[in-house]
Amino acid sequence: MSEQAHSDSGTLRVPVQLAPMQVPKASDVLADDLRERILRSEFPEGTALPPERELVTQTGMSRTTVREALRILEVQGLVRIKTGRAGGAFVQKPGEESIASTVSLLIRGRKIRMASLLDTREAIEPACAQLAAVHRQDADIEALDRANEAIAADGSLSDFLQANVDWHVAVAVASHNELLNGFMLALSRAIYTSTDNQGFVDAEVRRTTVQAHKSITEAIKAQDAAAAVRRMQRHVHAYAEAVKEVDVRTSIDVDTDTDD
Amino acid sequence: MSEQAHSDSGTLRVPVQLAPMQVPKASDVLADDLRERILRSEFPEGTALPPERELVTQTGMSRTTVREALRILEVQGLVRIKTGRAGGAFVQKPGEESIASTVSLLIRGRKIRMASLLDTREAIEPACAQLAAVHRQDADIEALDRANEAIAADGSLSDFLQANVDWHVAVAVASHNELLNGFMLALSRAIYTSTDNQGFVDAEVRRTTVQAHKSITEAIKAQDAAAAVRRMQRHVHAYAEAVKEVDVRTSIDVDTDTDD
DNA sequence: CTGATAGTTTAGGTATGACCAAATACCTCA
DNA sequence: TGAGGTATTTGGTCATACCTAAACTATCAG
Repeated sequence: MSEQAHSDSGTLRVPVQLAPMQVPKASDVLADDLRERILRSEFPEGTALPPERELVTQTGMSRTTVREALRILEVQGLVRIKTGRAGGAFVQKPGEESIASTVSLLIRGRKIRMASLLDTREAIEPACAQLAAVHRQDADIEALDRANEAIAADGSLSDFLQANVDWHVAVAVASHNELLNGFMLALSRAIYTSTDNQGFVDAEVRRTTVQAHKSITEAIKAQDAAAAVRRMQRHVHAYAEAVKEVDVRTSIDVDTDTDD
Repeated sequence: MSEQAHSDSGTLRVPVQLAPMQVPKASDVLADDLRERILRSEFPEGTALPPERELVTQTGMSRTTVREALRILEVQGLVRIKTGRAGGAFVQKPGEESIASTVSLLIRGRKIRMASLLDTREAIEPACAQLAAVHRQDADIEALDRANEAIAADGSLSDFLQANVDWHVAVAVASHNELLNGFMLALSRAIYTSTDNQGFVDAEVRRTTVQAHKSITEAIKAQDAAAAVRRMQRHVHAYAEAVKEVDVRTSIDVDTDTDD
């Protein structure tokens, strides 16, 4: 009672205590709702959400708001928006793509060094090889062999690098672990785009790479998990060492230039 | 010449060949441009982009379009938008958060099984421990010790699980590898939210966990990378086995119920 | 009957303009 | 000088109109 206040007009004022509250944005509310429903598989993949104008009448929100909500879901990879008649927002499951692009942003935004990328790959890829040896299907083996042939072919440097990425991604796919798959896709791309400047890929390196890939593929084919892990470890470690070596050489070159 | 057509009015028609061209959306164009500039560090972190109405005059686009572009960047974690005077779109580097949320979407959207999550953790976390042993700072050790104390405290189940997550995340942080850190943050959360239903965490499990964490922390503290890897491998593998065991028990229980 | 062509319809994309709400800056007055 | 009210800036929402893309449809020539 001692805390109660009275107005002059005699109205009884009860001291209401309110926590600071956050008013969510309307578009976020709608986006959250739709996201939740999509993730609950309330709409099967491929079905179209109601058209924007329909959502407007259903929700009582403005078209601007509805559109922002849909844009959010689109960026998050939960819907794909098509224009034109029979267009609309089509539900889709987020794929490895979305992880890969997010990781790319992180790598570029944080200026993550090549050494860290290689560390991460050394951490993840042997595990991919192990799981691949356990879970590999016939189709996976074919993909690996195909990538190996492309690598062995005497193509341009960028052809080689692309085929190299394909093989590594194929290993991740063969693991049949979608998370590792997404991680490796992101990593491979980042390493790929950071590598094409570094000219340490000579004929010798290519020969060694082909050899290593073949022996790892064999282990996966034979479902020899232990060997797959060991060989992959050696392979990616050797690659990392080679890159570091080039870095050192480049630094020295730069220093020499400066001394001139 | 043989392919040229003539109109009756005498106009010369040259058979122009055009490739199918894609007209990008205006909002994407603006978003791409701003994203590129942000990633190039053209705007230092924390600076505000011009206000929406200013961007409208600068770009000649409508405010709707400008806002959609900003919304895209916001979802991608490249800007943080604040309302009110002195508000606006503030440039920020994408953090582990953005990876974690993307991974969460993938996990939920694809209904990835607990077993896969645990596989992935078995792949990544030993590597985190290894790098942590190499790169750990004093502050990291303190964080680990603090998380350990919270785990040892006799709290509720959810307290225990939360402290458990904190410790694992602390290991990832101690690795000072932002990518692994992001991956582990995402994984830990996913495993955490999938675990709180499973009631296999009894006093015995908690005691074992505390013990394992302590010994791993010791190895990291002593910068004994090999021991850190080995112990972490055993720890997460044991945890995975325990979960699988519970799964089997649960299945049997269900079957038994059905037999009733 | 067929096939190209020109409408028609549906859906998203963009442009304006107005007003609301939040957060800060600023100014006034005790 | 400090507390409190006011003004201003900036994002959030709404309403409306019109443009553009894509698919369906009707139509007309051959």
